[in-house]
Amino acid sequence: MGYEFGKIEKKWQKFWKENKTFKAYNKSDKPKYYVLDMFPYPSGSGLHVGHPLGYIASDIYARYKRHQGFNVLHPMGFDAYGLPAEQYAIQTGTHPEVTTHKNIKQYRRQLDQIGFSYDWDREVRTSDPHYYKWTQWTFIQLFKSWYNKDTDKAESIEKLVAAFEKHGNKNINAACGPVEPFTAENWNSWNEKAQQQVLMHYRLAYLSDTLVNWCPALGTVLANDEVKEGLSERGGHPVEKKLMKQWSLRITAYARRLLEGLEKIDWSDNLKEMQRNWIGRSEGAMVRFGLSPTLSKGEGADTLKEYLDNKVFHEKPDGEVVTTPSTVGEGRGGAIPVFTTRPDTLFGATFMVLAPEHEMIDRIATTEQKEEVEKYVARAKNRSERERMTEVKTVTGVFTGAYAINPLNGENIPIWTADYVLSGYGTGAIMAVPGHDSRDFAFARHFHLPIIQVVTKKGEEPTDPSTWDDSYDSKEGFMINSGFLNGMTVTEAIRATIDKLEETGIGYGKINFRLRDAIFSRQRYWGEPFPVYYKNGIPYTLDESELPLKLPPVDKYLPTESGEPPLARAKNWKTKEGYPLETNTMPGFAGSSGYYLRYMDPWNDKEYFSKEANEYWRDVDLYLGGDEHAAGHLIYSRFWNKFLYDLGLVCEDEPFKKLINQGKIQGRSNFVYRIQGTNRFVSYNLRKQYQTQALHVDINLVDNDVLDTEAFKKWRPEFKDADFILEDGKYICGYEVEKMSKSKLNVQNPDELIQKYGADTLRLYEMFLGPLEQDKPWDIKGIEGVYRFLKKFWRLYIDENDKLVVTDEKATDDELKVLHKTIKKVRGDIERFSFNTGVSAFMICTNELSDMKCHKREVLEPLVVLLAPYAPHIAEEIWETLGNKGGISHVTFPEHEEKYLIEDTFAYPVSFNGKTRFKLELPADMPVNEIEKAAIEAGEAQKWIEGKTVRKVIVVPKRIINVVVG
RNA sequence: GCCCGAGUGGUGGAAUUGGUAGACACGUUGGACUUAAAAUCCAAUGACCAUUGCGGUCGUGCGGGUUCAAGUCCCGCCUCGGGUACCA
Repeated sequence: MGYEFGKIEKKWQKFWKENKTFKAYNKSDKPKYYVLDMFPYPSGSGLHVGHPLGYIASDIYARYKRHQGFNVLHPMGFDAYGLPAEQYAIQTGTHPEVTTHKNIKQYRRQLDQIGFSYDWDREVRTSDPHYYKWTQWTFIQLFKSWYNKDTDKAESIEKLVAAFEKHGNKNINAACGPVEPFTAENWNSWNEKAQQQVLMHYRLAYLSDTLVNWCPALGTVLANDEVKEGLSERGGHPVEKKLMKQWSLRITAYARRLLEGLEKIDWSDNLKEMQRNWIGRSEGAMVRFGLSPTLSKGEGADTLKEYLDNKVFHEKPDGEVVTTPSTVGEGRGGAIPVFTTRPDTLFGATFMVLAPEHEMIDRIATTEQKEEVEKYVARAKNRSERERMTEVKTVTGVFTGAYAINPLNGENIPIWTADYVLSGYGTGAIMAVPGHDSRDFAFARHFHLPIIQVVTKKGEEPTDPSTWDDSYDSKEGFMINSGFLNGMTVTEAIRATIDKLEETGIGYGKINFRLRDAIFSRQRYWGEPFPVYYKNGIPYTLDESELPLKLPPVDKYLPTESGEPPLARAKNWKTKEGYPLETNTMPGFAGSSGYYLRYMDPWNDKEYFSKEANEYWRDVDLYLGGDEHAAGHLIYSRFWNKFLYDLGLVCEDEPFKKLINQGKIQGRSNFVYRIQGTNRFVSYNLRKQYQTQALHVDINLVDNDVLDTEAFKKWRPEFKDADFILEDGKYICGYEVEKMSKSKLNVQNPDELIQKYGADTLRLYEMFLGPLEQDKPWDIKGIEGVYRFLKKFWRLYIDENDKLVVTDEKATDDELKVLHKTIKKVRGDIERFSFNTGVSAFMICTNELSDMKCHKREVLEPLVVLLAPYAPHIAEEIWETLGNKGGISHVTFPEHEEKYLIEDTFAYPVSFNGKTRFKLELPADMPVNEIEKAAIEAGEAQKWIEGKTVRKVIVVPKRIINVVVG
């Protein structure tokens, strides 16, 4: 009989379910531990072997923590909203909910057979009204909140209104959009609509005009991904940038806290670095460049003053409101604000560049330049940011005809527009310092604009910029050609310039963030409806008692003919008072931003989660998921959590204490080589002799790169009569490592492997494949090895007649040493998430105990507990066979005892000039000077010392001896 | 382009703090057991040179450097993977 994994695994999965072995209790005397997996999107193709990689690792850890006496919360759920189900609905008319349900069922079945220790009673699904009620609820709270920079937290909008009624916005220091200063009298005199418009600039969830990729032919907005060279990926239709009213979340208000929060969480350095870059803090200055009155004759120039009065930045990050008269810069048209990280180089600013999207371009462009500018803008606008950033080699741009005044030296500098300046960063306008910025340098060279050197390194003479190949590195050095800054260091000059700017009202020091507010509207069907209705065109949120606002049925999942989102097709999509409801839906990250909180108290229909539940579980102790979420989900959830923290709903301001990113499992594709124009296939190593075409072949028809030719013929009708040119009687396939995907026929479904080897083997093998955090190709070849290991492990306990062979005989020191060495190693490996080396430690241990023919309970009983987190089914079965009752899951994890591991000797590798030559066994506690002596006097040493002088002997106790000769 | 990561035998990988490179496993080859197969067990297996034995040289993507000692640290490259804000 032997090891019957099929029977064992079913038996114990049933046992766990019936006994609620993995139930997490919201009240417990045990310490809590929260292990979370990033929940999956249930795709139609089911689970492939890449998905469970992280789940297995976290399951091992969760089980390990249970063995240590923790009350472990280890939940699972589904990120159920997503585009694939919607696409499928568009194509087939099947409601995405139907598809999603079906897929979840499939996922659940597949997850269950791997033996995860989830508490399924806590499952959440983002598309379930019981769940998304709280997503909508959070949105309402965001809508009703603003960010007070003085208290540094979100506060209720009612308090803000009360302040406006008393004092206007004079004393309000908020993270907000562009608002003019106003008084209490102003505020009280405005009607509802005007007041709401002002409030919108303060709300944390707000409506504003946002540029989107609009595809008129598809009637929809596209992701940057879906746009290739200005055309839609699907269908190749033209795509244009269009302003659209969209909901956004004011995540930028939290930029500083999101950045500083990284200091106190245990995430990998690279991931934190990615988030830091994403948030993108930079220190610098906001500088206002006046328009030259004599040289700027754009048609719209006269209307600029009014425009700028509203747009010019009034706030300073440290809270002080700077009232800058918009006449600064002397131009009749006011000024263009520019953010620069290098205000010290202002004297080197020889031109200005505006992003093609910049709102002022068509106003300042002169009549002569207008046509050219418009042409350029039209073209540049429709290129994606990605393209614009990538193609740095081709310099393009157009002169607008207008001039700005360099505020420090009064020089007129030309204003250009070029697509290397992006509208989304800073103010969408830059002062170009070609002497010290390589992109500006390339631009100036190309268009023959002046280049001035304003920084020179210590001890270097300034040189003629016309002789340069690139801009001059100016991170440090001294200022030259810079008026009052001359002779200062870069650091001094930055400070002095900012002081000057603030003194004269030309500008001010500013900390800028690259982070943008999160656009929260999607023109899709399959997402959470916004709890928002419109009255006289003004958005209001529904009363909380009306939640959840359920997703309505529609006749088609497409936008309407007039380009409105699919929800506009819903009948009676209005409130009971008759006001129209919002037709956009929320994006994918809405539901995933707070799901970890709902797991704490998923049955609560009065609250998101109870205070008690939150105070018990607090935060996620270990979070596992892919690093592709580094800049998306992991920022949004941190923001979501901080907001709820400000409201006093959650007690920890960082949600994920420790985070591990598992690598991706790549596919390993196999290829057959068809001789062109025939139905003959030539084996891999002979293919060069023919003109061949490589075709993907289903990896299920291939074993160890050898093709099953008969199965191949039956695979597809077109190959029925295929014939083969073999090598050594076999057809060898080629292979390549690629993404695991259906189209490449390299998807490995775990079901078949579980059928053949069992879940415990699959679990061990996925861990054995390599380090958790690293990407690695899937290769079926090694699975036999771990399967053999489990069978061998089984035989330590049970013989071929299914009889227990474990004895109560006293274990020897050597046997105990093997056990305790393994305990130490396995524990250490789990603690540092090195599961691959953990598996190999079990293999080594099993090999050694087999060689010793050890069948002693004293060794084997602790050993099976040690294995339980990795291979829980076999461990349960053996544990029971050993005579134990009640399951293994909560049995105390063994601890090693140092006394069994002490060695009296150490075999020193002796090297000469760094090359290892022989080994020398010496007492472990031998003093260093004696070791040196022993090494030089050793018989084997003479050969290497002969004719040379021993210059030095380096001894690292219990490591190495190195003799330096020469 | 920018940001992050990775490159070690035929293959997946090990080497935890600068200290014996290749643990463990796959594959391959040879052998034992068997009528045979499966299963199991034993041995060899980085490359090259030498081979009667002792052995020797090279070797962790490439080029430099630091050090008694570098897969590991530093500088400069190359290749591949991920992210780049509406895929999840």
